[in-house]
Amino acid sequence: MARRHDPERRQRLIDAAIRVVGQKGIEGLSHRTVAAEADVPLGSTTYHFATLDDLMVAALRQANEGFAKVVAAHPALSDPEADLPAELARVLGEWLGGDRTGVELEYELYLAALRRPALRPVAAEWAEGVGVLLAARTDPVTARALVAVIDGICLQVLLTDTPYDEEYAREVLTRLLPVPGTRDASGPGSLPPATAG
Amino acid sequence: MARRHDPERRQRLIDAAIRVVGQKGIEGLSHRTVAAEADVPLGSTTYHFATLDDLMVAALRQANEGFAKVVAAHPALSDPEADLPAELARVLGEWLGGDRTGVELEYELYLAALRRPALRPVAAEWAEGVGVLLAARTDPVTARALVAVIDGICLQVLLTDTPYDEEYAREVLTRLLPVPGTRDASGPGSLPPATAG
DNA sequence: CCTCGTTATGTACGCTCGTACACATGGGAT
DNA sequence: ATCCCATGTGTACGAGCGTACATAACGAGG
Repeated sequence: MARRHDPERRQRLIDAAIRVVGQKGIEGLSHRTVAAEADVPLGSTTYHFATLDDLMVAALRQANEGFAKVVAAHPALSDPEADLPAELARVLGEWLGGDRTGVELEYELYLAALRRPALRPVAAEWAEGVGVLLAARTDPVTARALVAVIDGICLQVLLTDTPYDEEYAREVLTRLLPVPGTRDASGPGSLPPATAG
Repeated sequence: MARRHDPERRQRLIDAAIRVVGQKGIEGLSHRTVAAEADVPLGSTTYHFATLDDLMVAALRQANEGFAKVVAAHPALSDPEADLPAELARVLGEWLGGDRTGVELEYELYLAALRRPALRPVAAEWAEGVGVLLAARTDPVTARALVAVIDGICLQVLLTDTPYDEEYAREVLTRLLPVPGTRDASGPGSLPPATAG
């Protein structure tokens, strides 16, 4: 009854969708659950997002900004003087250490692209976005490699209940840098006692 | 009518489940679709696998053997003399280059562990299995890193429609090896022209 | 041969889902 | 002030789902 003329309805639906995925997983995402979460009638969700894919694309696009924000909060990542692997490892630690819901959500939507072609471009945008950011500090090949290993590390943490090990991440990221840039390196020569599974 | 006393029913249901996931994705997996694919009545699937999780665990466990078989087919991976990164890159190429259905299926079930705790241990088994195999050639930390980057590379290929680049994979894997083992290295010093996004 | 428990089968119940569609409403253009 | 259409609302339909359960067939052990 009341809520006629709600100009932010669409945005609130996206927010609701993100909350739903965060709480029930992507399988729990439906027009109805989103409608309930946003406290709007069912018909409203189908009006603003004709198909579920539309809604997921919008949600994934917005969720992607989560990591971007964490990155943006660390200007050191763009500082050519800073220790890139150490900074990246720290950022990952923050991201994985905080409310894990956000990370799971982002990866869940990200991974959903495996079966949903509609999400594929958005997933690519994410990888490319992080890649571009990192390429500014290294080179395209290294950047892609860093993105790959970041994904891999996050998956290991999320999928196998292994706690995140920042020192391990730093070591692995360091190894990926092209050799000329031995950085200020305290010497990657020998392994840290680190944490092996 | 006919098929009373079918001693391999259970196994055929697992096979059918794998085919279903391969064709329709994990969301298409249901007691009914599996029953149809295996050409058995609905009640039969619920008899052998009370819950869908049971069925998925069995399917994931069997699917995991896919990569293991590819690995086993490359004894060079266990040969201390062989060039590990090159061999790994080649194996990945074979795996990703063949019938992609198998890879997608394996990753789909693997990634499903993100939201299904029941699958978590099986996913961990896989990572650990590959890890142990690689640890025999390097060390635990490096092995975990290799698994991470392998996952990351596969995800990049599967999620962003980027073709697999074996040379790139070889380079990245090489960098991950601990420095003392500069291997026979033709010199990781400079980047290949490679493929950058 | 007969009994009995494991295995197999068919059907039904209650639920959620995507989608369609008819109707209400209110703000901006005229 | 009026009209019109983008926006909002409620309800219904058909389909698929997990699950439960009563019943049938079979093979092993008596």
